[in-house]
Amino acid sequence: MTRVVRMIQGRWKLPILFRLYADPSMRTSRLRRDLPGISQKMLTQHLRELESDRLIERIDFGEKPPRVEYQLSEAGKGLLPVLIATRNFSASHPA
Amino acid sequence: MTRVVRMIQGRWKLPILFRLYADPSMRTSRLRRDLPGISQKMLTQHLRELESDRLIERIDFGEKPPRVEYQLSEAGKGLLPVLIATRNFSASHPA
DNA sequence: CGGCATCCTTTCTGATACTG
DNA sequence: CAGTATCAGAAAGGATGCCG
Repeated sequence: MTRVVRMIQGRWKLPILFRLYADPSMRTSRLRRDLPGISQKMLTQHLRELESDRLIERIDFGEKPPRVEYQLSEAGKGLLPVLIATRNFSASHPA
Repeated sequence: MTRVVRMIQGRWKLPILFRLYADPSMRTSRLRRDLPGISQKMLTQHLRELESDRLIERIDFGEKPPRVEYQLSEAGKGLLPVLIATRNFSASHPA
């Protein structure tokens, strides 16, 4: 359990996963636009960590200019119930 | 959503909630014993934060020596689906 | 027993500049 | 566009000592 906690720990981990849950495949720039306030650094860093935790997959189209997309891996999709439960809780929870 | 993310952010937040989910009411000392590695400081600090976020309730029995118990609040119980989903994911996820 | 205060270290995050 | 590198500040966490 501690392991899962660590995997989703980080200011933007869940928000990123949420975006990839709402949109199956997202380009880096779009991901960034959809996460107001995130810095270039944290976006990349978190994406790298999520990737090495096998929760997301990075697809490099090898184009020029660069085009890279991210999506939930099969393992990552196992988190959907967590994401959904979190969203539900959030929705039923006025500040 | 950001708000919920912040509420469960912290090395021991989810582990604490998990313990209170497994055992409806827990004494401080027991909570501490059940969370190997947690420091006195972080336990208290996280409990305070969870309390001010209304996820748990603190019951002071006003005894001497002190006896204090913590439990999930009604609002906190709304997190059960999240906890359960997290546990399931964790269980289905070998390192 | 449960908790507070302090100090210190580690980790995290953001800003900025630069690259292919 | 996507990413790396570096630096500095902020925040998180741990150790210790003390109290009612």
